[in-house]
Amino acid sequence: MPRTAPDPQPLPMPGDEAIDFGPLAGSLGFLLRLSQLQSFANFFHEMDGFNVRPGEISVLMLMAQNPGVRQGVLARALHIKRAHMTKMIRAMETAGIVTRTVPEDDRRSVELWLTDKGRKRLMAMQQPFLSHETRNTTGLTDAEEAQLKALLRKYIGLDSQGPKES
Amino acid sequence: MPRTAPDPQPLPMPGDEAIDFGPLAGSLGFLLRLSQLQSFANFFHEMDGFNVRPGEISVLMLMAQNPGVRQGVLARALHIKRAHMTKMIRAMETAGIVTRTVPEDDRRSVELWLTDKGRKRLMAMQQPFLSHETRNTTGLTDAEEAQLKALLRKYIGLDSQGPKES
DNA sequence: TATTGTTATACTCTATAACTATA
DNA sequence: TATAGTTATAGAGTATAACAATA
Repeated sequence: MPRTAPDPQPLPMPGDEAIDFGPLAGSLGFLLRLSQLQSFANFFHEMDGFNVRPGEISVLMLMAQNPGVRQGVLARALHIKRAHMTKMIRAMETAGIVTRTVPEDDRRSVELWLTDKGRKRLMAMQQPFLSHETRNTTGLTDAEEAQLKALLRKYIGLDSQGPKES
Repeated sequence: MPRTAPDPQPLPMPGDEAIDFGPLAGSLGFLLRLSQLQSFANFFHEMDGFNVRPGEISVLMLMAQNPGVRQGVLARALHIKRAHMTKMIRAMETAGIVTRTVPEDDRRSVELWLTDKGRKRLMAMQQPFLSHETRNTTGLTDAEEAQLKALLRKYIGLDSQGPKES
């Protein structure tokens, strides 16, 4: 059976029984965990039919943005273990959406390139992916969502990517 | 070997090679994923020696806050599958930190209660857990962290717990 | 019929170590 | 010696379905 996407899941409990989260509601880790579950549920709902997982689309996007990126650099950037990255890339190679080359200056490493097929697949997915990202399935306003992203970027030290107003 | 906690991992890449995250840096799902990894790394660093996982401490805290909570309610609140919750609770029962009772009004269900041992374990863990949550290992100010939590609570619809100013 | 908890199975992701080939 | 990628293995976490007891 081809993976049925779960319903968008409003996440507030069914009328059943209430529960008191207590100090847990103030735990950043707990909030991040539930938020990621919410976000992934939205992802699978929006990307249903593409048979894609969050990990794959992030790899595709980084390969598109950084042609010839080395496999280990990609793994570190996404916090995917090298052993796992090997399997992911191998599967993509088999699927014909990525090619691997060995550079002259360091013949231990592997450079990754999207094929035309890979680029097409990414182009087809990126639109619903980005729309899923911006469409407010929850109660956040656009400003709140932007602020949330900015805070998360700062939390993980990713502000070097942020827009600058020099 | 007793599980060595990883170093706090500053998360900004080692001086190695830079990578352009492109539109991925604007993806809420991606930011949430990296943020959770960061948060969990902090968790394991801070809780090293307690041999506790994020899932267990959240279960302990909710059982303490909601004595006699039914197992299924707990599972739904934490988005843990019932099958998985069964295994977790069984392990805790074996460890002597939780007892299970069958209520009269619905003999299908199971009510959960922390034992004294469970309460002690939670008390011992809660202090470093909450300090890990508030200690700013990253660049967020206290105000920013509070705002981040508020936005996440709104994102997942958990504001019913929030303070109200009637 | 539906629900609660249980059991069993499988799959994904992760963690670790050992191995090679290069450096 | 150290590093990049690979291979193999084991373990968590998760998803699913089938089942018994109860509603």
